[in-house]
Amino acid sequence: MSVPLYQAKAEFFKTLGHPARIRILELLSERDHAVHELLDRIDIEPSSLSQQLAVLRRTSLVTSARVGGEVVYSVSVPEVRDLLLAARRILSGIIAVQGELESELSPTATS
Amino acid sequence: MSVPLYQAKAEFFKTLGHPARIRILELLSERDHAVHELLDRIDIEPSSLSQQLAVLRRTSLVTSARVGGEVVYSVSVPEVRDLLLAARRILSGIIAVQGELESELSPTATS
DNA sequence: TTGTCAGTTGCACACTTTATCAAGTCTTGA
DNA sequence: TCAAGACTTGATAAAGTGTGCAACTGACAA
Repeated sequence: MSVPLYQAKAEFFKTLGHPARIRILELLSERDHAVHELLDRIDIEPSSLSQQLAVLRRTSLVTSARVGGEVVYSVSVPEVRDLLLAARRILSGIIAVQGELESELSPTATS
Repeated sequence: MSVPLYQAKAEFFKTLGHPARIRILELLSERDHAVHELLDRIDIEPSSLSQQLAVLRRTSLVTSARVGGEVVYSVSVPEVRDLLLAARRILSGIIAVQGELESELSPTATS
């Protein structure tokens, strides 16, 4: 492979490193959505949404299809859902630890 | 929580979005490493490595401890390994699909 | 045809990240 | 106490990203 794997991985994670893109993937992993439906659920300008969708398309994480007047997006890699779950688990762990540290410093420490 | 979860997730993925940081986490998920050991395995300036380690420290993904003359780093969240594996799986999937698309376009298409 | 809704694209500006160089801290051994 | 190895920090130029506006395309209904 021309691109080392760790670099491809970094690119991949970079793609996920934007709040709107995370939201999009979360919504799409529930079910397919037309762009205007995503627009209803995410607080973002249409042009900005379009750009973020383009980023996800470039990475082949989602695909789009024109259906009459609207464009419908779907996740093309179902495993993305697992990844988001794994991230949530790790994040909860980290947040929990940070909470402990904070309460150790506070006057109402619990242990 | 003050920060919405999807934003925290994006931050988290952003942290992983750098080749050196991926390499670091891969090496550390094998075993703890001193900085100069990482330096031997990753092609990067010491100061740059230090910066990337600082990023990982800020996110609480790794912890450091001074042991005599050296500073030893460890992953603080073992699940990171699962995450990297999940990413590799998704990535292989995507790369495989892209390979198929390419061979469809090439004169030696296999199907 | 024309207006309108649905999306996308092109840009310019602001902001963030990264790489590199120089300088500084800490620790150990001579 | 000094020198050297092991790291970190600060500063800064260069590169990369994100945002919002305006302009543009495609589909459909009046």
